[in-house]
Amino acid sequence: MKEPKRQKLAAAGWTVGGAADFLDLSAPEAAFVEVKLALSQALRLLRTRKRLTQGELAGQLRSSQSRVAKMEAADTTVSIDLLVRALLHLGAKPRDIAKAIT
Amino acid sequence: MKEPKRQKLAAAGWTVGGAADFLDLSAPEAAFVEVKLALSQALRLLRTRKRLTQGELAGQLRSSQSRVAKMEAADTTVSIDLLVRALLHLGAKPRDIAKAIT
DNA sequence: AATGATTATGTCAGCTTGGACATAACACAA
DNA sequence: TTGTGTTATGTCCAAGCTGACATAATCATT
Repeated sequence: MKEPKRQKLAAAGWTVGGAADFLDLSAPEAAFVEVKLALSQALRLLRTRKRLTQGELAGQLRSSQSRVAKMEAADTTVSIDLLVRALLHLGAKPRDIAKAIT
Repeated sequence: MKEPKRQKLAAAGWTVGGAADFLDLSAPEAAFVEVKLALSQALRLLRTRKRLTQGELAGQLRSSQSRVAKMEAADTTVSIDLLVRALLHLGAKPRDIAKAIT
């Protein structure tokens, strides 16, 4: 977002922009959450396409429903490793992971 | 690899194939190490292109030379999170990460 | 070969993440 | 509304990861 527009909206009492602006992240950190968000969204998409509940997927992953929920919410306690593993277990190929990130 | 060929080579005393064959990994696990290896290689490439030593990079990342060495070796104690963070700190964009994985 | 620079490997205390559980919140049909 | 299925959130502690250090191994230059 261009700065003038941001100031205008900020003046109206809004905090504008993505997670980077709000949490005041450095560029690399912002890119990191961007990647994580992309993967979490890909996971939810793949799961719902297969018409699985979070609980069912958790069973396949030998994990728990609550953790799957956190994966899809890109919770801070969830690593990219876990997201990648989950995607691969759902049949995604490395190429699909790459596609999701792009 | 096709099984006949593998048997032939195995008979000659060789252990043939990638990490998956050797460590007897499931398909998702094999794909996981594949992704990790791709990222570790991308890291070394990016670092050497910038003519940085492992120690210098470690300084920028507030880590240690030994850990950077492990990152580039795709050591089991290194997470994909750490690799991604390192790449992003070196200026890689999410798109570059995707490219490396593909 | 000897020196200096860089990279590799082993270990460990401390921090982070994972699975599990409980429970709340939501969606939607009866 | 009440019930049923699904998803979200908070907490615990065990398992896994991280930075740091020591030291070994490589490599390049002389």
